Amino acid sequence: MSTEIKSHLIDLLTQSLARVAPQSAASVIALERPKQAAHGDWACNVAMQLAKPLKRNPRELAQALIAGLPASPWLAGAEIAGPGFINLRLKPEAKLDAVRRVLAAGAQYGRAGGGRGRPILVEFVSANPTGPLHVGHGRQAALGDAISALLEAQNWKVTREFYYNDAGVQIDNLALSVQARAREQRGETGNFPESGYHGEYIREIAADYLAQGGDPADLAAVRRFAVAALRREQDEDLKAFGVKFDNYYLESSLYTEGKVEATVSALTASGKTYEQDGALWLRTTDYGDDKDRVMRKSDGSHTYFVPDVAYHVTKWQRGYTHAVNIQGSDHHGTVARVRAGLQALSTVTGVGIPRDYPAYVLHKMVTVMRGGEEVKLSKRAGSYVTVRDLIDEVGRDAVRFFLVSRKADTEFVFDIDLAKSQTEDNPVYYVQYAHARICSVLAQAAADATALAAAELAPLVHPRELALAQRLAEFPELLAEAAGDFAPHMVAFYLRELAGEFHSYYNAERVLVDDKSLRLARLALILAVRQVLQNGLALLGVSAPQKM
RNA sequence: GUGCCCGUAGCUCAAUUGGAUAGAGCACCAGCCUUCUAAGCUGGGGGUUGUGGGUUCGAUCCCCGCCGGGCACGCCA
Repeated sequence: MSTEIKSHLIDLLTQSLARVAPQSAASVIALERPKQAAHGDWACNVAMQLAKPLKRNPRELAQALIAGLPASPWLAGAEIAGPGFINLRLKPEAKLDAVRRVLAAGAQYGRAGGGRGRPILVEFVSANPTGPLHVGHGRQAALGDAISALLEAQNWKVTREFYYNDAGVQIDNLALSVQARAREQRGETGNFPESGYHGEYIREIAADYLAQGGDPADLAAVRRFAVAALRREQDEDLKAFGVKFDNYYLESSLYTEGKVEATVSALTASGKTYEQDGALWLRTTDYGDDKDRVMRKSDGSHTYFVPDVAYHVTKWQRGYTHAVNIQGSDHHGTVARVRAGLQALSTVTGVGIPRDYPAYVLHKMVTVMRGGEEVKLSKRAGSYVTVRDLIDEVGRDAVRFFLVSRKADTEFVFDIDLAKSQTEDNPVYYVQYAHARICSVLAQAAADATALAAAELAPLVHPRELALAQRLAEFPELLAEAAGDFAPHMVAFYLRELAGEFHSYYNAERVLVDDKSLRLARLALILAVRQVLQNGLALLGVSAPQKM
């Protein structure tokens, strides 16, 4: 394994360090991959870090460490460089070993066991059932699904959950909006609410409601109908996007099951609450919030913050000692509140919820551009662009790939023209094209996969071939890091680079050469590249087409 | 005004968590298809990392102050 090679190298350095500087033998030695090929395959900065405590010159120390390295079948050489880096160079066999490992592991290649099968709850989208999903939800769906897949690849037992806000005033608003449209369609006065929902879809729902014999005066029935209709619509949006949830948690159930009241009682018992101006407040400032928060309004109803806390208590109680929430950064204010609420409860129940529970990934807004102009409207939703609009126009693969291709905390400019382009450059097609090209070559070679897995790799001597093998070796490390940082964009960038190196190689060298052993070795290499492209694209929810 | 986030090539973005000469793609210029898919490849120019200090062997990264942008500051969600 590359991790075995890496730990092997660390072991060599550790042994050397024990001889050279016994007093620092316990130091942790880290290896990193240098940016420049001239700096070898692995680099170590331990000499610079220990120079000060040992009061030795870093270059001199590095030289001593190199001299003290035991012999190794993998290591081709070690050099001192720059201010005191130790650059390690691997033998070709050590690099090519990655190809064999990829072919042996197949779809499992890159997976690791860091999660140890522990449960983790990933909450995302969590849209109100008041309209079709917008592009912000799309970013969240793409991020959440990819993060979930990354965690699964590290052996976490992931539950994808959608928190359904079906209890608040926004639902009342929805019901009133639909009711007004229904009345209008009957030629009556609608009394459309001040802060109602104006989208065309409201009229459609009203018409459907009337068509199946609904009575506009029955607000509860209108409400049920509208919520069901929008829930169905959002499900279809998600289905079109290829995102599946394991569980939908209904906010309304927190009320019907008494969990909201229970949370209020528990918080009151915590001694962290007080009455003021006829309302019940929680001293969230004791836990880092910038002001205290109202739990129960003077009219007796609760603020949304209480069911939010109650909901997160259920996450913990359901056994999810790890949880990630993916949310728009416009909701960042809730982070401190929810955590404060959980901490206050923790003091009562003694359950010991960690201070940083749950973890958050906050993403910024998405701006959609077409022809250099910002697109703000959709036909059905009116005031915003829907995920469906985007999928219909540029395709699911492009939308998913694009939306995870940037760090979550940067504002996102979604260029429709770029996403649609099939003749210019488009990162999605670039990666998929590499996959399709390999499929084509393999089909012509009619090669047997098991034979290739056993192929002799020694004929692979070109720098491009060794570089490709090295790139494949990095994949497991990359996935572990991307999962740890909840950062699927790293996978997108990796795939872009891997595809780029493959395309270069493809143009420079012919795979189907007459020399049989070379041909087999090259087929094995590109088969391994194809496998990693597939594995990576699968994590992002993007297809890997055989033909393009 | 207060809090959080962001600021990197003309544009869109990376940068191995403090490492070596800050990298890709687009756009621009010049080349490559009678050989495995040209949705591809090769080469070229392009930077005071918003700015001023500080911390140290070393800062795009950490600390402080400014400038600019976004979001949030409700007994709304």
